[in-house]
This record gives sequence, structure tokens and C-alpha cells, in this order.
Amino acid sequence: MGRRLRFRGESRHKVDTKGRVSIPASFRRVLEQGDPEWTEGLNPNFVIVYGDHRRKYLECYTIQEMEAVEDKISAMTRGSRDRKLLERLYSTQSMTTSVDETGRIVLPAKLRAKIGISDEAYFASNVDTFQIWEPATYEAEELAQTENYLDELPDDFDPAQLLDGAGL
Amino acid sequence: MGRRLRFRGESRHKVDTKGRVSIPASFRRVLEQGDPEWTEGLNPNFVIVYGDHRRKYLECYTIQEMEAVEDKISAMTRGSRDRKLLERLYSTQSMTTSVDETGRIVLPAKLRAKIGISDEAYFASNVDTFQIWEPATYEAEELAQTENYLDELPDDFDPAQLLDGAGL
DNA sequence: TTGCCACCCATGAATTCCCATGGCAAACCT
DNA sequence: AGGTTTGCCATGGGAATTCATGGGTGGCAA
Repeated sequence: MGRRLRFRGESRHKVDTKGRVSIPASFRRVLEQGDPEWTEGLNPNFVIVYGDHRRKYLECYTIQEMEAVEDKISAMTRGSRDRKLLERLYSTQSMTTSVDETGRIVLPAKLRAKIGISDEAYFASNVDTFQIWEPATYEAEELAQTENYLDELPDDFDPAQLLDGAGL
Repeated sequence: MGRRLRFRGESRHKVDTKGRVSIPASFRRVLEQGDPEWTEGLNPNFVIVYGDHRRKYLECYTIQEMEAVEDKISAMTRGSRDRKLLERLYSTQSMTTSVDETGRIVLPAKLRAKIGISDEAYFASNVDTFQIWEPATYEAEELAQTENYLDELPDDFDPAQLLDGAGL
């Protein structure tokens, strides 16, 4: 199998009155590659995992990536507590959608309400998935998290060290 | 697999009104070798990691090098603190770009503003990545840093010793 | 019967592509 | 050695394409 394309970057897009948002063009390329059904000229499908009520963002998986997750769940003992939890989070509380001709998707009113999006959506890549946030929530939540964490680390600590397992 | 090319050297280049800058020709050769998609006649792609607000320069990775980083992140536990931090720093706060026919890239206005570049960019090799700085910032920041560390070391200390693990 | 959603058409702005020029340096000739 | 040719390199400007976004219409389902 070939190399896997990865999501990279961040950007903000307008959400119109009908709930439509443009998917960043570079993300579309990854969604295309990650959809086994996709061929030149078609519009890619992908999966939005919205999860339980406490999750404040939408996590988006390529078909391929989602199937990998599903395979893991499939391999777990049917009926186990853990499996049930994951089934709900990743299967029940998710939906398949497809990018339209002009590169947009429709965020159903329900999802918009859930993550509190009004007129703009913030897209953040996460290596093999990407997330959709209400911009203000992202700033508050995610940035603060990072700041706190970085503040705990020594001044001269370069996060690159984490890549090679240099924990605290 | 063959030897891996390395970035070497430094140089300054004009940034034009559209934000275009020439990549030093010798760096291009390395970017080409580091892009699995590249073949003679094509233009290489690469990744710019700009990181959080406190980072004053852009760090540029070959595709190969970047994928190695992403593989490491991908292998970490999804949702862990360390992983989230790295995802933000390396994935969210990064972008893929490609060298054009004439050896240039476009630095988006946002990135130029971030590192305070106006009409010239300073390129500094870093073995397997290279950095882009506003020249003045580089002088001030980076030089001072190195000086400080060197000053801490004994007068007769030759940094070459560090190569063989002679830490402090 | 009122939203909600799938499809169609439209457009300004941003980005990429294409063509053009001056400089510098190594190779070449005489 | 001196001048000349040749080729890559850095830089500029405008055209062409893609991208993000807006609006209308009709079906459909609660």
C-alpha cells in the first residue's frame, strides 16, 4: 500500500444560513485519497464523529481511517463495557457525509447547535483526522490547554523532544 | 535506500509584493530528494511548520522528514496530552506548500506577519530542516542564544566533543 | 405548512501559472 | 589572459484558474 496522505494546517470558513461550509481545499485532497470509492471527478465521502454531549467539536475521519477504527472495535469482545462505549461514541454518534460539487458540506442544524457554531467554523488538522470548532471555543479551550501544559515544562524545553519519548 | 541529502548553508532573498521568495537553489535539491512524489521535471512539495505564537521563525521539513514526524505522532495514544500538544504544533500549525517553476514559494501574508518579515528573508540550514527568519530577528535572537550557551562552557571546550555525547 | 436539505447558477477574491528580464559564474574560445 | 558564450538563478508583472461564498427553487418530511 502507498503512503497515506495527512491533513495539515488550519483555517476558518464562513457557515452560511443553510449550514453550508467550505472544506479547506487541501483537506479535500486527503479525503479523496482516503475514500476507497473515490475516483477523479467524484466527490469524496467522509465521516463526522460528533460523540457525546460533552464534546465541543466535530472530529472528521476519512473512510479509510474510520474503517480502521471500526476494525478495532469489531475485534473487541461483543457486549463488553468498553466495546459498548466505543460503539456509541464512534458508530451511533457519527454520520457519513459527502463533499458537494463546490467543495462544501452541510452541517445539519443539530450539529451546529451542539458545538455552538454560528457564522464561522474553525478547521484544525490533526495528522490523520481533522476537527471542526466554533472559533471562540477553540481559542478558549484548546489554546488554554496548550499554554498550561507548556508552562509546566521547563523554559528551555522543546516539544520536539516529546517525539522521542522524552516525557516529563 | 540511498544517502539522504542534507541542507547546508545560509542566504538572504528578496520577498516580493505577493509574498514570493526564492528558495536557495541548493535547498531545492534536498527538497526534491525528500519528496517521494518528485521526479525530474516536477516541482517539489514540502512542509512549513510555523508553530505557536512565540516561535519567531518558520521551520521547513521535506515531505519525508515530516512524514517521519507524523508517523511518530500517529503512533502515540490518541487523546493523550503529549500527542495533542504535538498535533497542534506540528499538524495544525503547519502547511504544505510547493516550489514553483522558477524556484519560489509563496509565504502567505499571515505567516509573513507572524515572523515579522518585510522585504527580505533569511534562510538557515539545520541539517535535515531549514528555517526562514526575518534577518533582523535572527541576528538578535539566534546569535544571542548560541553565544550564551558557549559562554557557559569552559573556555577551552570544543563543541565537537558534544558529537560523541560529552554533555555537560 | 414550515423548516430543512439537495441541487443549480453566479461572482469576487485569492492563488497559481506563464512569460519576461537582469545578474552572476563557470566553461569556452582565440 | 581577455573577452565571450552559455546556463542557472533571482526577481517582476499580468493572465488564467481555483477557491470561498451567496442566492434561488423545489422536494420532502415532521
